[in-house]
Amino acid sequence: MIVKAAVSALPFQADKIYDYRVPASLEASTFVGVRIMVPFGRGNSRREAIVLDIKKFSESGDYLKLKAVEEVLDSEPVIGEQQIALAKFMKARFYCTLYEALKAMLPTGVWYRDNPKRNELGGVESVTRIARAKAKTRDFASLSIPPDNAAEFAEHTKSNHHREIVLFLIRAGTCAIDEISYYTGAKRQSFTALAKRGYITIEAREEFRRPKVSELIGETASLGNLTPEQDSAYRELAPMLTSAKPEAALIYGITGSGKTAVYIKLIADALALGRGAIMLVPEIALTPQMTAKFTLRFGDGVAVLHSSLSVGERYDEWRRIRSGAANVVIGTRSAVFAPVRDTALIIIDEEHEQTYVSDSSPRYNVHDVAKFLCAQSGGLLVFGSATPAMESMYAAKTGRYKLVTLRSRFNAKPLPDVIIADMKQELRNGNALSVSSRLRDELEKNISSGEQSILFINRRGANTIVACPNCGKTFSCPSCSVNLTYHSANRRLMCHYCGHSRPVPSLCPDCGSKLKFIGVGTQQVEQDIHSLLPGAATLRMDADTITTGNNHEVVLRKFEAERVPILIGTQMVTKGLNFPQVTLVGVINPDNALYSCDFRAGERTFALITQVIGRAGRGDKPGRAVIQTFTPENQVIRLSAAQDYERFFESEIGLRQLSGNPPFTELHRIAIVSADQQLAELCAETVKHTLTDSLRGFAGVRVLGPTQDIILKVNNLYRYRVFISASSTSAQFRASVAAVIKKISGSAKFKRAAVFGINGG
DNA sequence: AGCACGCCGACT
DNA sequence: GTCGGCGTGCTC
Repeated sequence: MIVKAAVSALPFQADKIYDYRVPASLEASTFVGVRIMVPFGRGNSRREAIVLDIKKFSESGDYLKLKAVEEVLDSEPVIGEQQIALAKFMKARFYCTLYEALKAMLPTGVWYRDNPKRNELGGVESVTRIARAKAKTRDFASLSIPPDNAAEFAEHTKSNHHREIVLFLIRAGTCAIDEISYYTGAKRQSFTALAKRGYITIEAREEFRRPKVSELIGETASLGNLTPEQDSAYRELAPMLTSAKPEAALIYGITGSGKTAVYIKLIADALALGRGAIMLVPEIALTPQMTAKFTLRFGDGVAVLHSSLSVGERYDEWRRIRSGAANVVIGTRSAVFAPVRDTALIIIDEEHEQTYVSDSSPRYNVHDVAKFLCAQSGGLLVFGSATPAMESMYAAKTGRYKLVTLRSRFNAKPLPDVIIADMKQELRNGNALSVSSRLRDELEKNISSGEQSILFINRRGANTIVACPNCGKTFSCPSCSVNLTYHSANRRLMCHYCGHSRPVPSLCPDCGSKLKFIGVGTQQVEQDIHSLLPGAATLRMDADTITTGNNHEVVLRKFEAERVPILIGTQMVTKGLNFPQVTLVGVINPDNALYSCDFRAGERTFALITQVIGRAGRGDKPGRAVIQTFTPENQVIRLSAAQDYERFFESEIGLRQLSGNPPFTELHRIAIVSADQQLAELCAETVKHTLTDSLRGFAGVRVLGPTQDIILKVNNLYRYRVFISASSTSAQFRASVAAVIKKISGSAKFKRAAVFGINGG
């Protein structure tokens, strides 16, 4: 017997499927999808591998030349056939190794930790593997004799405990031992004695640790009937569930239009077909309401997967899904890999969110993975957003996705009135604070009427730096080409890229002047509010105030319960909150998102402002929003203030077409990294030329660059990039790109440089 | 990547 | 002579 296996810890250029011989002693325990230990390389180092395929005989005939599998690690497969196909797809699409792709599909709980046993001299004697998470079991007892006989036994036995246990079991049937003990006071030994004498049987059953699902906060659960509009959306989508071919749809529904109600109805249909569903959300910690709604509707059939679960909880949820006990999964990015038995439906809520693209290896994006999975299982793929990604809306408008629109807000609430505050004018009027006079006035109105307000600060690209106003000194990271940013939690200057930190000097080390803190942070805004509106109570929600003991929910509950007038927060206040008393939102600084050099900047800013505005006026009272900007004439600002996605889309899609950006082209990025800047530059040039040469045969391909990365140096590594823009890509195209990466990163000349491909630019 | 092999210079 | 520097090439 021969296995074809994906071997761990391989660089991209050495990654392929390796063959191993299975010794007769292991044949019976070797299955597709189990993990094995194999010798690898000249030194035969022991590596973990995953069996992808089993062959009876050698194809080439040199069976005995193959190295042998040393050990089988799993008693049953941890990876299914469909996941193996997915891993192959991911390797081709995302330029990752097979093993990386497979590993991303498994919860950490299934992995092992090596536990070396050492002798007196400290040498390693043997290594035992310890599972990261173990299945939790609970002992259950049941009668092993007919109830009549049991009743007779209970009458005659002299032991009170024995009698009570047996009577309990006659009434209750099978029951957990600790529960029977609780009611009868019987000890473990009574059960063992009864089992030994053949009256009862004790059986260990697996128990699953379940993550806690919070109660619904804010808006009460609205699981009732669909509005006519929701119902017609549902009716358009429902037939696609049973269609023979895989289909995709985009629900474009303005904030507050109740997309969740439509999702729930579709999921119920998928379950009625005896199939499963996966529902993906950008960040589950911020949407406890969604999880609560799902649990309320589908009970234990729901599994929840996200990063803040413990290893054990995650492992158990994964096992519940794999066993078929749970067939609705709600979770973040990696939940797309959940081993749902027969997926009829994958929903990607807030599909435009960046969190659906993994930024570390394997660099997959959920849209592509979900498309592949739905194509395989004949499932329906549903994207939902109030501000769809340009790619998604373009696909919908050109007929590749079915477009379903929800135009009215739930309970016919009007969209908030939007006020644009011109910050240039504020400066001219002598107001240099982070809060405009217009926003101040609106806040004051809200405070006096007892209504609540939320202020949003865009932290992305707006970090506080420390500078000397006299000599201009700033503090930069010794290993990266960035300024250090100030963190109030530890009162240190920190590098976001490598983690380097240093204390803030009290005075400028060069000229002795007093240092100035530059940049808008939540604290700055809070201070400005207190000077403009003395005595106004505020609550901050940002990375500094959110800790393990004081999580989002604690802060939000406080905001709601104590009716704190003003909540000041970063990105985390923009998502999914429904507080009826919030009638005013302020967007402090949307501009810095707009003027980054990314071609998606406009799209992101539009989505961000729309999200924030949507938080206002969810209750009975109408809402207002104030957008502060230095460029009130900017098209993106104006269209987002008008909440006019359609016009934004039309103008943005025109730009994309002119500039040759997605969705009109597909973008691939090749990253080149080296500690030696000249080598990195040379390598990047070589990548560019080799790509230009080998992609010559493909039409509509441009190789762009090389350019320095936005942050040139991170952790003392210099970073360059080459872009490929292609009007369409094929398997051969991707294979050619992969071949160039392999060739260059495998060459001796560029041994000290790393080259890797990233799909999607 | 991680390891061994091999071909050079500096040392007992 | 031979120890170990790193450049080279392969991994079932």
